[in-house]
Amino acid sequence: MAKETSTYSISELAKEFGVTTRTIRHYEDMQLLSPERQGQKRIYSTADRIKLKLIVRGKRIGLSLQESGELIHMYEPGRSNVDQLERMLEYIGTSRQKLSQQLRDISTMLDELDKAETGCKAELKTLHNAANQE
Amino acid sequence: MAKETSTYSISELAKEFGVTTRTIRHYEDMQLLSPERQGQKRIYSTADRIKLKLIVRGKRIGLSLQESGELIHMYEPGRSNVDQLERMLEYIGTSRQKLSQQLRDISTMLDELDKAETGCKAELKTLHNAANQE
DNA sequence: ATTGAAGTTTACGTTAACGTAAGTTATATT
DNA sequence: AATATAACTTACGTTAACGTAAACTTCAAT
Repeated sequence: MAKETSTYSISELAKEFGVTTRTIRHYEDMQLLSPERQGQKRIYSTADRIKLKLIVRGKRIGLSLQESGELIHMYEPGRSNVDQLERMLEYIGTSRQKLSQQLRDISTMLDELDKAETGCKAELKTLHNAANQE
Repeated sequence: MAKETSTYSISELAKEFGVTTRTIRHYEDMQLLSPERQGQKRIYSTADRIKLKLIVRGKRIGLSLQESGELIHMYEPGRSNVDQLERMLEYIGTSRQKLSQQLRDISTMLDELDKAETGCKAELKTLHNAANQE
């Protein structure tokens, strides 16, 4: 197994995830990323890349940067004492509840879209027939 | 079947959906609602209530008011010409794609939460054993 | 008659999540 | 050596989605 030693420039990551470099720097300002430096230049590790991936995914489902930050924090090392771990379990629990609610909401919406689509198509057929009959 | 004739005051809806009256008025400013009036007072119909429900649900899954507005607009009457209907079908399609992506994202996150939880519990057990052994 | 509760309008304030611009530095290429 | 490219910092600007405050109006109850 080869060790993952790849690094990325800010623009590489920006391109890969479809965001601007400004956005990535912003995430650093918000403490969600903390890349190494070579002089002034930011050097992103594969770990950084994964964090960014989490953030972007989080955004797609409507998480705030704060929330993504908390999730990311969970995946970090683990100077874990019992207290920490228990709070983490609690956090995981409430996160799961929120996400489950979202799943339900989305399913409902998809159902409604299906209905709307069906109705829509029916109407189109009606109009179509009417047109062919005139 | 009794006709639905119920109406609601702004504070009733606010309480039901856990938002402020300011928020509801804001949705009106944004053209998402347009309740009747009795003098100055806003009178909300069951249709208005459903719209509000859609908005609130939309918010939970990270939709902007704009997006919720577009969805709501879809459910409205239907002075529907072919063109309208076809654009609507298209909109339904892209909406479904986004929602499906969200479903995947959320499933992934739930999976990761499961893993995190498992790891967390394992660690707790370890610590627990260590404590009982000293 | 007055007080209180719920409603209204107007308007400025706030937070999150970047956008945008200006000026600087470093590296590589012609 | 000059220029282009990618990076950097600093800082002000912008949009969405309300919050908050101030100053009415209505209506019912004391």
